Amino acid sequence: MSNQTESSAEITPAPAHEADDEPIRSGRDAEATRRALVRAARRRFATDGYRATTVRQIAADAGVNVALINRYFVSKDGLFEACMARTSDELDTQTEAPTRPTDIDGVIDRLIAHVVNAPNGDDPLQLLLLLRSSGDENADRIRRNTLEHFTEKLAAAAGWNADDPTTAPLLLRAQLAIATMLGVVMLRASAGVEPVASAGHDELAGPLNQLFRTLFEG
Amino acid sequence: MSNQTESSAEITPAPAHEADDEPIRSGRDAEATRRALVRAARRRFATDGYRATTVRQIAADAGVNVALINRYFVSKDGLFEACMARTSDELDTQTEAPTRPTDIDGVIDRLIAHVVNAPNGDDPLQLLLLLRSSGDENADRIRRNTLEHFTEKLAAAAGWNADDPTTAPLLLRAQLAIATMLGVVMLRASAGVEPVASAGHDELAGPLNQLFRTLFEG
DNA sequence: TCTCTAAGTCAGCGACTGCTTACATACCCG
DNA sequence: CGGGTATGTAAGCAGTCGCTGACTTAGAGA
Repeated sequence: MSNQTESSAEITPAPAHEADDEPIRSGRDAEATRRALVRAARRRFATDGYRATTVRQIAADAGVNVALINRYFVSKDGLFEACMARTSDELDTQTEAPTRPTDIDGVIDRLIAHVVNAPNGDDPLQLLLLLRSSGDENADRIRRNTLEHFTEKLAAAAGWNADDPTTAPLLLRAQLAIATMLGVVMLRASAGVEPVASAGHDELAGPLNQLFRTLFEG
Repeated sequence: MSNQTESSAEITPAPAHEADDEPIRSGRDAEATRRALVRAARRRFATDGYRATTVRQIAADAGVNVALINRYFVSKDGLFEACMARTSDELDTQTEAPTRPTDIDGVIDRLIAHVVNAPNGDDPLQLLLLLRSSGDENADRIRRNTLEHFTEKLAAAAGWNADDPTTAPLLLRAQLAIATMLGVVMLRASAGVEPVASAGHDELAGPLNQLFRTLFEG
């Protein structure tokens, strides 16, 4: 690799211009443009990281002029913040409160599904956005809040109660589960380490189930 | 954050010019200079990532002229590769073969120690170097090899045998343990998420021990 | 049809990037 | 002491970065 002339696609081969559900971008629609930018940015930021992603790449992926990033999101940081906020929202709605107060089984199943294949159409790589930092204070705050909120939801499903100090250890255990989840996604996607990289749902579900169950019930 | 004028210290406040064991850099010592550069670079790369780290930062941290990076390591990529190789070596010697073929207890203890406080003087953050990519093919190969070698060592301690296919699942389980380890370090150091961020050895050792034991013996 | 505004385009600035080149200095050996 | 080489320094080049301001164009309301 000579100089910093890597141009594009450090790890991933470029998202092929977005083949999502968005109906052909025709004409002038500010809201659609914003959405296209966020979608392209999330992918890039999650896979390549903040600094390695250039606004020109994002704009190209979204099929949009570069200057519009600054028009709609003020700055690259602003766009990153929007991405973080959206990931936060999605994670919140996807992990809606379990039907029963302590329905750890269903939650564990959903966790595993998240690692192997995200419930929405998108890949688990999006989760890695939670580990990326832009150095922007506000975005970092959103990220931390998201992770802590996720922790509490998970812990609650396992019986954690904010008013009952004896259940406090469940918080830490929930975070260990999250750490495992994120670690596995990292090893699979980012590092491509075998054999976990090419392991399917069936191979992963067993050990992960056992692991999570021990964490919450053992 | 205006423009890209962040100069230095995105996440970390700068390593304060290295207060390590290295005896005062006096005069001209190529080997010492090389070591100083690698030490400073490892810290930066591990905490801030490859792209966010500039060669000028590294040189300043090491108290050395920027041009020497190119003299001794050819390029920024070359320096990164040297960092990766050194991390690979350290991890290899630190996790030397257990006394007995299947001495999983001792290995688990060492894993936990790695997460909370690395055995050598350096912080666990160094582990994150294993998750960083520069886009350089060679460095990525070293990284993948290191992780897979680490996997096999860990699995071997749990009874894995390359010649016995029935022990193959232990490889995957060892990698789940590694994923957990890396994930916890991420959450603690990089994201600073509570409560795991400020949890001490005693609070973490229990659940982690239980988790690893389940993974290998359950 | 005309007009006004929102949406999108374009060229380029200043800052910073990794790296090179030409030069200065300290150390070793005869 | 005097060269010769290894080590370190200073200045700057070419390229990329995020971002800006002036511009054009599409589309809805009168």
